[in-house]
Amino acid sequence: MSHTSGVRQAQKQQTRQALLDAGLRLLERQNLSSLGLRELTREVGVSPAAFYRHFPGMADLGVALVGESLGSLHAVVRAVMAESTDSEDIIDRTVAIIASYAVEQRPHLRFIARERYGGVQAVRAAIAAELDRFADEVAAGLAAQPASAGWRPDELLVLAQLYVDHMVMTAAAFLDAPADDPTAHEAIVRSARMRMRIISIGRAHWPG
Amino acid sequence: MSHTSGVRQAQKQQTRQALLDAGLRLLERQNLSSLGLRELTREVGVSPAAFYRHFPGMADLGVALVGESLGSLHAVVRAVMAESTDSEDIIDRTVAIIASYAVEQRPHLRFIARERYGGVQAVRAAIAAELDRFADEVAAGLAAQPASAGWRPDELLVLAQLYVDHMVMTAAAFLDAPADDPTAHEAIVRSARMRMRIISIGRAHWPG
DNA sequence: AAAGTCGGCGAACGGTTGTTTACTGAATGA
DNA sequence: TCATTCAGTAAACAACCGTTCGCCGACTTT
Repeated sequence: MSHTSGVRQAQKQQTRQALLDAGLRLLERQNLSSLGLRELTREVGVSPAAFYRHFPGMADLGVALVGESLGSLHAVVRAVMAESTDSEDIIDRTVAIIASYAVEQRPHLRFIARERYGGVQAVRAAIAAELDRFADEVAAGLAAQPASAGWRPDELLVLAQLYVDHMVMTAAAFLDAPADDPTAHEAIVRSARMRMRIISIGRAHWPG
Repeated sequence: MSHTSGVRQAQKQQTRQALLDAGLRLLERQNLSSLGLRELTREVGVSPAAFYRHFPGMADLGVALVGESLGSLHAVVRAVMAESTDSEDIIDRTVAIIASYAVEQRPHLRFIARERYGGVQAVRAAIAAELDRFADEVAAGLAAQPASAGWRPDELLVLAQLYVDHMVMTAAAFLDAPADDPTAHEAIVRSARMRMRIISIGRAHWPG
């Protein structure tokens, strides 16, 4: 039986994390497919060969970054969906969360936006799978609301996907704006709220 | 005074186009920032140095591809907006056009999706500018409709951006699906129509 | 204390990259 | 017809790439 947290494991985990951190830093300005292995190890301060002790290849580093970026969001999504007050409130809260995420986790979100349709198949697949899980969770949350009476499950899923896509789009909009421009920031918040409201109204009056 | 269409010019234009075509072909499987200059000229069958007779650098090739991909769409958008029959009809027609574009212009759309948040600043800016123009055109079209009575211009623009973003998302969904799978194709068409309908209903009942 | 594990290193490998240079030869304009 | 323009070429440049190899030395197990 092996210890899972010896000095050995901890040190290995540490340089693995250093590789991920440095990767995220470098990926703010370039694509995963153009990120060089030597470039990355140089940034961390280890030899090129050391990389292979942690990842078989760059694509795997990318997949690990997807998990790091999106994994922690599932709990947040579920929490927001659970506290179902009126829809106006839920819109404000959702937009606020996306906004704060776009500020605090900027590099992570940038990475996701950039690689969602990027050149690395495995990473694209990982992101798509993660977003599908989000859609499922949102659909489950919607199903629990009274407003969903009369909706078929597949219709609810389409609506959930619409919400998820809209969240991603909003996050991407924050990334386009300069990080320290409160005016642009506020403008995005306002238009995001209006868009969500339009969708909510459409939902309430469905099917016309 | 120089002729604009001598044999000279025509031949130059021809290899320029060959570079663009080969670029688009290679970019189906990779990012612009990882596309090598030599790789490209090898594909075309010219010497590496020849590239510089047509483009200062790869970024400029990318910007030219943006124009080629999105330029021809403006006329289409305007045409659809102009023939404003009932909204159900306009939804069907819009989705159909996106679907046909996704089939016929697959590489172009893939390029746009991939580079919209890609690693090359100039290309990102070119795509953003083009999409903003689309939003302006859609907003102008919406303003001409009776249903837009009582909408402020900035509200109309938000709505137009929502439509444009939705078109882009739908196009991207087609790219995710295999090119020759009619079932998946039809599923995307159906959900795209439903999403557009939700937005239209929300618009009709705005502001609640 | 001895034996084993294993993360990190330095060196070397063949191959590719972007860019510049001086050039050739066909289309061009006087 | 003759001089000029200029798209495309071949060659050379230094720099960089991903990957493999054997080795070392600190941690871990026995």
